[in-house]
Amino acid sequence: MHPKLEKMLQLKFFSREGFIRRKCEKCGAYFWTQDEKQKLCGDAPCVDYTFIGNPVGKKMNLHEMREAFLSFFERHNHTRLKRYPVVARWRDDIYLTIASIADFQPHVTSGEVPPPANPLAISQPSIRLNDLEEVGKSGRHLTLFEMMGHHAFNNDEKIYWTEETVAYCHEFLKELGIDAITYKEAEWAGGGNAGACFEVLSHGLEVATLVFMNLKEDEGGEYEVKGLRYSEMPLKIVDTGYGLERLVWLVNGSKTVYDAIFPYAIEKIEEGAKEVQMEYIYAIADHARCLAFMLADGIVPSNSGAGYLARLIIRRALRFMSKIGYRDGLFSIVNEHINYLSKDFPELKEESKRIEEILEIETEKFYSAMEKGRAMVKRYLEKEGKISIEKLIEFYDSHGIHPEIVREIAEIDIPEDFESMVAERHLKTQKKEEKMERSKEYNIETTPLYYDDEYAKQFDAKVVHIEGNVAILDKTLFYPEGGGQQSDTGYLMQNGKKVRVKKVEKAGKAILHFVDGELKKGEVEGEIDWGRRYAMMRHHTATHVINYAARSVLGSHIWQAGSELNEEEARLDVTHYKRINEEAREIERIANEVVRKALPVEKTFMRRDEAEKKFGFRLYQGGPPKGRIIRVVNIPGIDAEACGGTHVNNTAEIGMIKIIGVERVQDGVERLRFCAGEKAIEYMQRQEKMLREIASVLGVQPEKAGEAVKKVVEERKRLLKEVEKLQEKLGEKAAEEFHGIKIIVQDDLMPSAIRELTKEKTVVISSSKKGKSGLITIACSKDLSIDCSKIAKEIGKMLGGGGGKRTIAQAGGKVDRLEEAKKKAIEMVKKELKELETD
RNA sequence: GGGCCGGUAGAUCAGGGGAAGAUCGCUGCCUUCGCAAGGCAGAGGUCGCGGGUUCAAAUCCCGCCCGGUCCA
Repeated sequence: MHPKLEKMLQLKFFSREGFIRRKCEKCGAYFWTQDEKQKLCGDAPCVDYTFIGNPVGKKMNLHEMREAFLSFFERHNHTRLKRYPVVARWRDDIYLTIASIADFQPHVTSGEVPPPANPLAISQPSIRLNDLEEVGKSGRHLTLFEMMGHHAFNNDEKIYWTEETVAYCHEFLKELGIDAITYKEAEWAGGGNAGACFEVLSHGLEVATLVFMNLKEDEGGEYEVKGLRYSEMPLKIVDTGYGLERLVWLVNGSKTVYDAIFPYAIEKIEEGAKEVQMEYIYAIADHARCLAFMLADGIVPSNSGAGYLARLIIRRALRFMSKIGYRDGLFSIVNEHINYLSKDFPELKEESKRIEEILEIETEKFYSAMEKGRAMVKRYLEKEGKISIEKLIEFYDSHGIHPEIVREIAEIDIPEDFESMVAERHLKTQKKEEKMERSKEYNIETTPLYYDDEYAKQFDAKVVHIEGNVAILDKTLFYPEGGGQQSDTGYLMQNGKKVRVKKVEKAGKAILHFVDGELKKGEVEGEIDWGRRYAMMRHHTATHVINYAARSVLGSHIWQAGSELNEEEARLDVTHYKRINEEAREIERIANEVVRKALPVEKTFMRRDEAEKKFGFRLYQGGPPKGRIIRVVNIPGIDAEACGGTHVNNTAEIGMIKIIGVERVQDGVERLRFCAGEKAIEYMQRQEKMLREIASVLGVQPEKAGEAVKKVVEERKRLLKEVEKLQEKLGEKAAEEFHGIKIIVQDDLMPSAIRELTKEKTVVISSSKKGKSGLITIACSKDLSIDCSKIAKEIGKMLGGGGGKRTIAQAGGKVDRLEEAKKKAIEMVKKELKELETD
């Protein structure tokens, strides 16, 4: 450890309280203890748990412990904060909230944005899937745990630092009656920050980590922590994490953490299980609790993205459930958690109906995948006889068939390092990429004018930089591509010369105009294509309205998963767990209601924390923007989003919204395509025209078109059958008796007719022309020992090529010798038949 | 966001350049007092869509669409 960091940990508090500093005889770590006889650091693996069977301190459950923590810090001037969602909507680097400090990264910890309160205390449900395989097995790993933290952000104002932090911690633990507390010195790093820390241990269990975060990542920094370089930052952050479940475990002294925190769920699973295997029961109980939060916070299971993590947990739980033969559905267990936790997290209960539906759908998907998988393995086994390791990996990787499922069917050995073998398969393919074009950085700042007045069409500016066909101005009205909105087009005028602007892009703080023609540095006038811009403004505001409408029809789990809009149409991808069909009409109806209400569209620049306070994380539909100040587009009472796009001033300007299609982008993500205003009218007119054209071809009223098409298709089918039958009859008539065998020479026979005709003692020769190429088919019934393929090959030489099977063969090629070839084929057939007879 | 696998009858799938198949289900008949089962007969397919290669493509190549799955 860097000496400066180490020095930070030598506290007056320790000398005052009679602690002594020791070096662990096993691992060499320094630690502080009040026990003169203590020789080991008190952490695993140096010492064992000593509290199992010997509970420490006051017995409490989850609720009591959480309350004890939060009220203790409230008493000590901290503000109590509500939990944040387990889906980290405000971050683009992680899907899930992994710690209490994650709530305040990156903008609070960087100093850009003030914390919501200072100091503060929170109990943050956090999800970590790193040690997924250990859950249930180890007795201590959980997918979801609550990290209780008291945080202080010392900037200009000093709140508190090392001394107070440890004193608070010690006093709190003492109040719980927890003894034998050891403070182990260590380093901590994560999320671009680092610092020194204490691991707080009692009876072999780490119950908290007290981090003093005063470093930020910096390539040239003087500190090195866990392989990366850091330098000091002005902000000093107290980042503490107390494991709620760990503390409850410690004061209960049960065999595992699971027994301490959700005995009700374990009991329920045990009751419903055919075979009691605690490892699986624990894992199911854990996964179910994790799912309650994930699904309540709006994760929609999917085959990619954050949703995959939910599916992963669901499928593990289902697999374990079938292992122990649990008779009820997964929701029965999730619901136990919801009921137990709703006292502290009432929001879980509000979502329980949807959670149940999602789990039902996911369960069905899982079982159908399993059934398909089993059948596939069985078929493969029957054919190949054995299953190689590669095949085992392929089964899992491509079809989701877990090796344990394969083992139910075939005798196989599952290699120890199966998971890493799967990972390796992915590594091989990943190496190819890594060719990213880096856009050029310019040291120029263009002032955007398009936010000042979104209705401005013309402007004066100066060209400050020219590079090939790219012009950079000092200011511009041209909106650069971004936020799913395409760039403006238009003209730049200089000295009476008009130059077309084809595309506009942002590069750092500069805005690049891609032009057709030459410009010089200096004064320039600009004009944007207003029709295009206005259509996009309507489409952009319509996108927000559609988002609201979808949310009100489908539920609060609806989040934007992407959007794109241009002059002609817009599309919005939203998270939803099943296909959108009929609901699209209702979404369209509600969206148009918002249009008709003629609501104002407010666009304001706000401080990030204030915007979050006012509108919540719903703001971040298109992902979190960067910076301290964000632009909020708010349609009061409808929808508020952080958005940099151009919008109309009133929803009435949208005119109307027409949904023109619903597609599935991936599992769990639905795409709504729509257009607005003039474009919607144009769309409907095109549709109408198409329908009229169809109707006129059919010779019916447009209302009857559907019915008429149905009739036509059915009629076509019937006629085709009729032709086939007629061809058979025709063939029979054209048959020529030759030595007791029927020879049928008839052109343009359908393959099915040929088949019908060659039932017994028959040879069929049929030619057909298709453009420049022709084809002769020679077929005979099975009871003749003619070799049609030989004949086809022979006459094929005249045409182009030929071949086939003994009873059916074809030869084809140029049309001009078709007739000649046909005659030859007939001759050859007759010759063969003669030979047959003489044999 | 990336990799892998797939799309053939109502369902599950085989075939993998030269007549579109199996099993289950469906319809009718036989057998039965009736049902189940069995026997016989039959209906059901733009082989996902669009290009290309070829004398010939469900099959080979390319693009798209749809689905599954694993990983970040």
